[in-house]
Amino acid sequence: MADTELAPTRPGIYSRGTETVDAILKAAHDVLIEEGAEAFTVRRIATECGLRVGNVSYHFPKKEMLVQVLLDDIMENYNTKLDVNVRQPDLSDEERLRLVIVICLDDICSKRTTHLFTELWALANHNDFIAERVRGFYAKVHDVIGEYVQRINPALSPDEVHTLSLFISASMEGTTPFLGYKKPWNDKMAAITAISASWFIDLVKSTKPGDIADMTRRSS
Amino acid sequence: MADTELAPTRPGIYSRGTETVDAILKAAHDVLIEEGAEAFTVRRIATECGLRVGNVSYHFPKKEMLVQVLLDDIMENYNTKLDVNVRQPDLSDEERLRLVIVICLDDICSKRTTHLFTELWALANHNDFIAERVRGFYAKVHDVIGEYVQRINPALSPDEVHTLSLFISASMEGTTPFLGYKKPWNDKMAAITAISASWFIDLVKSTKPGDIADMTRRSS
DNA sequence: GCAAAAATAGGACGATCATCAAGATTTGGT
DNA sequence: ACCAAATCTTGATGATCGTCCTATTTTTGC
Repeated sequence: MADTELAPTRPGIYSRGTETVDAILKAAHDVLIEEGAEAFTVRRIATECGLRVGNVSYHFPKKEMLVQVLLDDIMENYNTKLDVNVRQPDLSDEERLRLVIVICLDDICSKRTTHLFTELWALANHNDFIAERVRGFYAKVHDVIGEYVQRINPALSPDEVHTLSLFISASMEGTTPFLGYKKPWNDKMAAITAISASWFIDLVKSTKPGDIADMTRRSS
Repeated sequence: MADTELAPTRPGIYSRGTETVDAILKAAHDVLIEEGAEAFTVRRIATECGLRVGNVSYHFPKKEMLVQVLLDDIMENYNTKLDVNVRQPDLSDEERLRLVIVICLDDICSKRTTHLFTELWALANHNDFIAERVRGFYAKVHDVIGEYVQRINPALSPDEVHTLSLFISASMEGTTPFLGYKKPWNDKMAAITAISASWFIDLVKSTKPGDIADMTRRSS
């Protein structure tokens, strides 16, 4: 198991308890997205789900526990959603990569993702637990993208596949603060999505083994 | 003047006062970057610059004033740095665009920028003043990029130039949470920078008028 | 049904927050 | 040198934070 360091376990033994824990987690999730990390207090969360402060403190004796359980919940949710949406049959590898790109950019436009990930990126600066979970999530995203990159262009080395996946993923995530939910250039997201789907696939197809190393060497 | 809404003025009349205000702003800047928005308290800032809480409160009666003056300071600083670095003589438009890309990605790797902008993106979710200043800053970045895009490919319409600039800028900013200062894939920044400089310029040169509209129409 | 365990209510704790008020000190113009 | 204004110290304000403690109520195992 290797749970030596981090093993936030979900409290709640009786059914009433687990229901309450669910309510607390949902409330915490909503407060974080609707009002931001600043408003993310035990009291605000308790109010949000109609509980008393002491009761929330009973289920999560330390606030950090709540943060960790919540984050695990959220990340697991994103991972399964990604899996479910991508594993469509009857699609070519190219169509699958296009689908991943469209799904990611579409998701970025949701209020949930726009707010959540900007908060997480900031929190990750000074919270190792959050940093590690965010890293793990994106590692999985890169793997999913990399799987199709490799199939579309089998000549590429694993390292080249990873670099390309990283580049595509970072480029997409970068739209969050500009073209995300209610962001200044949100109206341009359709065009950016179309460009991304088309150009990233072109990039994957046209990159030849050694290209990245050549470019890196030349520009250093 | 139309200063009805936002006109944060820098306090401090006597030279001693201005020095103190400078010290407060520097301390506030450092606290935000080194310890994040969570630690951004008047008390912490006062300690950082060896002042008493009441004195900081004297110069900035409301914390929001401090935030606004600080942010204006920071954004002005970034804008002038961008101008100074880009306005190099004896360079072709293509070399200038390459320079902007390299400068931006290099800057993203600094602790200051990596931490600062992730914090600002999060704060912008629920603080209109910050959201507006961040928007204004990136609008300027897009203009700088757009100027060279237009010159490299004069056939493109202003809207196409803007979309391309937005795409390039967003792609670069997206590297912040992944390849920025002490981020998980920071060691890949050299390769990503090389890819970006080369690929974005290729895109600008190869895009034909109508291409973006065609792709957008086809994918809707 | 009954005892034990779990869940909840309600209040209190000390710590820290932004802000303020009043007095002491320093500064700049004259 | 003097005075008013600017600056700084000091202490206190009420609000809010996370956490804890003790009853009280609800649920579960038997």
